[in-house]
Amino acid sequence: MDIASDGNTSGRPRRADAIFTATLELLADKGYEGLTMESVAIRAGVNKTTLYRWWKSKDEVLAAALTDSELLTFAVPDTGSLRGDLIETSRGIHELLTGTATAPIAAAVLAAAPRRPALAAIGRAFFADRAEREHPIFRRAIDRGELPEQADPRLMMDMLAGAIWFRLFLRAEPVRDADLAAAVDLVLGGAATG
Amino acid sequence: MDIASDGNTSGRPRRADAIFTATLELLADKGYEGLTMESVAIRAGVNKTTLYRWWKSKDEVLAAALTDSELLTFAVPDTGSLRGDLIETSRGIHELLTGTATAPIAAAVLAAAPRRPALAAIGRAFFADRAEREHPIFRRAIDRGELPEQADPRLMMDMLAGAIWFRLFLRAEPVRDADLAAAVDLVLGGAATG
Amino acid sequence: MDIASDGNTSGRPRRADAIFTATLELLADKGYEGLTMESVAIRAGVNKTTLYRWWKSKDEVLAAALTDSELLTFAVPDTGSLRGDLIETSRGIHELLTGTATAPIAAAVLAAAPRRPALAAIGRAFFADRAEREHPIFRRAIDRGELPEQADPRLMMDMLAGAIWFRLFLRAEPVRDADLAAAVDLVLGGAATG
Amino acid sequence: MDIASDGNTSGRPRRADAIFTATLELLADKGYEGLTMESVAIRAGVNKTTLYRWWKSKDEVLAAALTDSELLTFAVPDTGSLRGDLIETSRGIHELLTGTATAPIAAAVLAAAPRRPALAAIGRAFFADRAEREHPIFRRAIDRGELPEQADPRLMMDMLAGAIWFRLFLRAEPVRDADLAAAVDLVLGGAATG
DNA sequence: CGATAAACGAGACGGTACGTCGCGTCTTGGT
DNA sequence: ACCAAGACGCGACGTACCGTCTCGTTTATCG
Repeated sequence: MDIASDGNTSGRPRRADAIFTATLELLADKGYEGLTMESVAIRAGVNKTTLYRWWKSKDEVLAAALTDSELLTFAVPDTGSLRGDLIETSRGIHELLTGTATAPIAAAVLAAAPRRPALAAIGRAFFADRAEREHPIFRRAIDRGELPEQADPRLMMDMLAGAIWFRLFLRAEPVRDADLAAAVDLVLGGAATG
Repeated sequence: MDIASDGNTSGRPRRADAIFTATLELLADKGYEGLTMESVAIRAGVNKTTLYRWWKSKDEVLAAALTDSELLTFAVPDTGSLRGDLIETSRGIHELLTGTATAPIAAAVLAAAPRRPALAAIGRAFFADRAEREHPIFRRAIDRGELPEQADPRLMMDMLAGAIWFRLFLRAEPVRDADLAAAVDLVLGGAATG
Repeated sequence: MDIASDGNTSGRPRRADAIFTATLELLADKGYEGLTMESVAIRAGVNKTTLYRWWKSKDEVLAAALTDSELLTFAVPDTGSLRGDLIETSRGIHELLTGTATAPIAAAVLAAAPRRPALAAIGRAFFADRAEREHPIFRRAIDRGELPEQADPRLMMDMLAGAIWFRLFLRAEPVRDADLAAAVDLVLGGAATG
Repeated sequence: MDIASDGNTSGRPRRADAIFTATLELLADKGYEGLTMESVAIRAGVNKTTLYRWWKSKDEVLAAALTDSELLTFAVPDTGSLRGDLIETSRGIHELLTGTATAPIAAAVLAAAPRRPALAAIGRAFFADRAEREHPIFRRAIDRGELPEQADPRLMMDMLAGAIWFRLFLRAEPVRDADLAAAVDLVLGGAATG
């Protein structure tokens, strides 16, 4: 006498959880290419047809799985100084890009870039959300007088995140805490003399 | 045992040019996914076997095609000031990421990140080469007193390139000249007050 | 317990007519293979479940639709001579096998042969009924002295119907009135000399 | 130094025999509907792709299998009399339609009628070939004076074959030797009195 | 100038996954 | 009592590329 016995009141397949779990596990195990509708269906104990009934493509399944998961959550630091907050935030980004659970996801989403709308949208949504939540960091910094009113937090974050990604994935070099600090210092103090 | 016996002096298939052209055209037309060994073979008027005889995977074909091509060349500016040089360089990067001919390549290479060694290597080589060639920009800046001796050019470039990529592909927003200038100014002057 | 309370007095679904109409239309349009439970349900504005509640298979639906329809009715001729009656009857069979409305039905039913009991039963019933109704033709012929008492009407009809079917469907040749007459003459007069 | 080592000189797949065997066995076992490309491929130890490489549809596979096989061969009798030859021929037809090996084939081919060109063509070819080979029966009968010159052997055979088919598949009744003889007698002597 | 050996064209093949279709079953709620 | 809605498992469809294989044919230098 409950609302539904189908589990399907909410516009998701009955076994959505199994599907999402299977999806993320396979992504972690086999990478984006090894993530096939076929294998997701098998691992989730669900018929392929069911996947296609709900999502058009593997990207959409993956996007749904990510949206549903907690993997892309993060904490917004408050260390008392802008520099500390930015280093902490950079560390979080670094963790996201390298942690065993999240690295394959990040790689897939970042690689999704222009040809895979569903996944790219996930990336955009994630970063838009981040920006929103990171706002207090900059608000506080301005209040403290560490940043001028007209500072551009988004550009600062783009640079930090972009630099970390660049170093990790394009240069294929490790990124250490000192590197994060150097990056933050560059963003804050600039490279130019004087 | 000198020049070889086959006319194939340089360790490349006879119709290498046709293959490389086909590869790059298909990449431009259909994107990385639409670039298949099958289609390259057909378009190049070559048998699939020939492709596999020379390269292990589509990535290797693509890597060879890129290495062979002029598409990834770029000019190193000398405008008289570090700021001008960096803006000009950023503009070059932006062009590379958005130009009709190069955007699909860039997207493919950048997406190649961790799971596609052959392509990622192309990316690394390209950026290592860039760094090498961009060195004079920073040398001159130090000579002019615009940069301190201990400045970290690589980090500066990582930030600029990373920020542009981030804005274009993750935020899916256009990048204008003013944005490039703002980025350069941030790298040079820093965000912090005073 | 007289008329019932549901309008469903006769053991047929409420929208039986719509179902039967849809069934026969689809059969005519798409042929037997194109006739699917799915499409019948949609066209009849009925849920698939309803179909399965009443019939086990598409054959049974089709059988019911045919039984319900007037398509398989026919007139028994009385031309005054056995030859005339048989020619007329053959013409009716020919019409049944080739008419736009009936040909697909006939093809389906005739093809149903051994593996599709429900449909084959329709065929059997139809021909048993025919035999019954055609009886007077032969009765009259015997009375007129055109046929001996011990003639085998069923064999005669099997031959005529079989020959028409054979010519139409196996030889894929048209059957003209002259052919029908020739067939009747052969059945009546035999091929042998003298 | 032979012509080909591929076995594929003759425009047939390497494992054609296995495929044909599998096809006919499955047809016999499961009937026409149970005969799937998938199952043929598995039973023949061949990939589905290979089937589709050579034939467009299951009908074409089946047609090829039948053409290749000996199942549809038959003997032309010569008993010394037309009646004897026709009875013998009818017996052959009956055997074809009821024998364990051939009945499913016959059912499939006969049911193929209008919607399945490939199979229907097999039927037509078979009967055209039959007609050709049965010709001597009638030639001899004319020579013996049993048949007039202008007799229509094809119509006679259509009637005999059609009647047998009709009785077996539409009336679902057995056909005995006496029935065959009666049919032949009807064709030869006619039903009419005098 | 002809032998030789690498490179190549042709194309069949087994294989994995794709995305789709229709089947027949089931549950729930509404009338 | 019926049935509309619709999720689901299932089996098969026909297709696209993959990467491998065998075989006969260039081709172009080297002896």
